[in-house]
Amino acid sequence: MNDRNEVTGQAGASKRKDARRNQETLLETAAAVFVTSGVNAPVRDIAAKAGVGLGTIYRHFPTRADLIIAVYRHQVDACAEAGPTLLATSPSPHAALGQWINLFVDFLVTKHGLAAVLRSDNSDFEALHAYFLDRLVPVCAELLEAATVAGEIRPDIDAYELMRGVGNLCIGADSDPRYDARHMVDLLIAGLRRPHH
Amino acid sequence: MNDRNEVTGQAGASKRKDARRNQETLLETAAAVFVTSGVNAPVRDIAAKAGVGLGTIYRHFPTRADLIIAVYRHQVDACAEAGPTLLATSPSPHAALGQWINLFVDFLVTKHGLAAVLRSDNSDFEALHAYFLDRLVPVCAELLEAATVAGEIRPDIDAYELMRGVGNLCIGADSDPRYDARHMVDLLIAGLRRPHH
DNA sequence: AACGATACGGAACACAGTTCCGCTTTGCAA
DNA sequence: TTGCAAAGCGGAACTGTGTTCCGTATCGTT
Repeated sequence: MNDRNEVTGQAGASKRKDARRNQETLLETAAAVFVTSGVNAPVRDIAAKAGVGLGTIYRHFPTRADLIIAVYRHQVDACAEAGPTLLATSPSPHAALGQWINLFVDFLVTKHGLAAVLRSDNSDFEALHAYFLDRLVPVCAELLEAATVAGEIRPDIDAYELMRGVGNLCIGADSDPRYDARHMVDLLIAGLRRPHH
Repeated sequence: MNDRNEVTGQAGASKRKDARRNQETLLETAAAVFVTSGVNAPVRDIAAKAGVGLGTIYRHFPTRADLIIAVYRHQVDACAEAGPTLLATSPSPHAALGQWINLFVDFLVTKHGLAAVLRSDNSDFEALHAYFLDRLVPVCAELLEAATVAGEIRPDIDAYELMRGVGNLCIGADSDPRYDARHMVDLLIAGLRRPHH
């Protein structure tokens, strides 16, 4: 019903047929290139592989960040939606939180360079930041709240900060065999626990 | 007695007078520019502010990373040397570890963009990585070992991984008022504690 | 003073993102 | 079917940044 076509992507039903097809091709090609060459693959490479000109790619996705958002939108949404589900099906809020964070970490770690670009201070990626955070922070906050109410974790944890921290820990997790982001994230989550006794 | 002049910097006593003076000027200027414009300031800016040509800067510091190393070398060394001291003067190894990590975090957080560049997957910065890690990982390992022996922390913590994790958590700590790296690092360090029962 | 080694400056190159605009294709309407 | 304005396309060109190269200037030694 909604066929918007803003920066955040998504093919609508309102544009010319060839334009729609190009957008789809671009999305698929970009996804493929991101897998093999990482999220920082040159725009030219993607354009070339997709068989379109640079102008085309920039018309559909005004900036690299928009392309990245479009490519990963579904997965981010899926992660966000998994939050409430996990909360409902897990034995405890803390367990749900842990599993959800694992989901997020798995996502980030498998996308070469995504975590790094998420943290890039380059203002071009502001839209990327915003999308991830808008979508995931509320979910994280919900899980955190539940765990806090259940008395399982310290009460002073900020969802935004935690997402940032977890995202940061995932930077460079690929491309460095000696660094296991999951391990560090586990430690961080362990640190969330209320000092008990 | 040692007047080496490798990539890692340091004015020796063997070069021409003007060369030595330029190197010193460059170091001072770079330090100043890094403070105001961050570690990613364009090389040209530094050259201009120092009143030298690009060739000069590149002769003295073959790559940006070398310049950064040279500028922060003293501080990194100081941090490394503080490790044993803290271990000797702190009430417990775990306390020493915490203080030492704080030192490191304070250092990183006050250098705009340093943490990010430390983690940049750009191979140009390999030398930077290497220097930081070579210098700090052994110290961290020593503190970790002491804390482990004292039974204060989990036994399976790798110094390299921990340094990486802490460094990562510091990325973007400046330029984002909502994110407090120190807070996240504290959580991580708390997560190190041996789960007691 | 002369001269070779050393160092200097900055033009030029490589490479990335992004903009711009003349040309092509599409789809509607006559 | 044909004509044509709007929509879309391609890629040359521009910007900004790291880095290289080399003709020229400076140093310090003889």
